[in-house]
Amino acid sequence: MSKGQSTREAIVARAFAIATVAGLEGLTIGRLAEELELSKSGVFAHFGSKEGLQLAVIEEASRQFIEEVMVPALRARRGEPRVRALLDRWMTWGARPGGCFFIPAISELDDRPGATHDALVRSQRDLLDALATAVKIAIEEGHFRADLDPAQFAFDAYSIILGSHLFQHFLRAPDALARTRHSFDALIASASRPR
Amino acid sequence: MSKGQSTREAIVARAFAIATVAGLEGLTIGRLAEELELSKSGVFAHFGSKEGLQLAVIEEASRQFIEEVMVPALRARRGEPRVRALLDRWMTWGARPGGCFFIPAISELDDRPGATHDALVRSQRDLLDALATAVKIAIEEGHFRADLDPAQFAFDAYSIILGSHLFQHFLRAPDALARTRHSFDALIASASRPR
DNA sequence: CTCAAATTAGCACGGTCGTTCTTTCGCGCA
DNA sequence: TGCGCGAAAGAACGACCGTGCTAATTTGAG
Repeated sequence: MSKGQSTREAIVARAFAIATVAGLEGLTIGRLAEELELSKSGVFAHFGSKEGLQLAVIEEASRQFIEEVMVPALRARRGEPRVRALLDRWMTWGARPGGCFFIPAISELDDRPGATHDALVRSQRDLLDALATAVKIAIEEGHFRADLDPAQFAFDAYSIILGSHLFQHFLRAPDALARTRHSFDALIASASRPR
Repeated sequence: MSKGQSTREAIVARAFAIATVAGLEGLTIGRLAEELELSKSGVFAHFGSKEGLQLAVIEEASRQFIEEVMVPALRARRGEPRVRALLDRWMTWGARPGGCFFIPAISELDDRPGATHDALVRSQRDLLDALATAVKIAIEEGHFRADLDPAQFAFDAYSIILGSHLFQHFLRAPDALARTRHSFDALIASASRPR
């Protein structure tokens, strides 16, 4: 790997760490350069623009999310166990220090169109689709009710994750994770075939 | 009312409108002055600091929320109807153009301590308490299960609101409101006494 | 070892931010 | 009518932002 590639990776890694706690707007090139002991222009040259940097960070975040949440979940058995693994890993992801990278980023870019916004939307749509697919498989396997709407399930699960993030990081509620688990259990129970 | 009071009110009203679409950080004194055709220092003098302005905006947002959501809901009959009215009005509040003021503000200030953060936390705790109280009344009235946890209900309801906001404003999903209503109905159904 | 190419530093620019200080304005009261 | 005082304007500040441009340095291939 060339020198440029390796420093670029170091920059992106640090940028992701900063953006996780300070948001995408709080991530500035000057601060990034200072923490890495590089010059501003040295950092800047790797991305060509602030937007380029942001896109690289989003890409990195998606990569890490797939690695830490999606891939392990796919190793679980098809059907309900995989859905449960997905929700579990997702919850763990959001419980890391600084919380979930995506949730504050989404709020920041809510109504600001652009490539950054689009990249973020795409990543979250993909996530929702993956979840809905896992639910669909659980229906096929007979674990979940046949009349269950996978998209509605994904909406509900995402909502709970958002609530979990709010209670943990904003309200600092000590029972946040317990409430999250409770809601997930209720969601899966209501989706399961009546016995 | 003195001249200073009335212009201050005008400033706060405009500031709230800006912050609703641009966030608390996107609300700058310069922009505010320009839109109101005032000088920066003229605006500034009313609040003494940026933080003072932000606090005034949060106060205004809380005032409007109480007026448009809480007060009307309190006019509904005690018990389940009041809970339902609260959720309904809350959903409507978030469906206004620009969406809910609080949700992006919360993300911005997630991990940035200060008076602004505290004021926002207080407002949302109050909201959750009010909702939990309404649920408790519904239990007393016999509408909801006796073993229902009001705080858990509040957590779930807030989660759905967050999901609703995400689907509406970020993903621009046309079925966002329908999904929200569906989730609210399911939540109330699961809270209701089995017949 | 050489030399071109890739990479990083240094510096400056225009712009916006929050904030301070001084000056001017205009309304209500004497 | 004139005065006093709150309200607003105006100019300036230091800091930081993203972004060009050029020069120095480092890297890796021949």
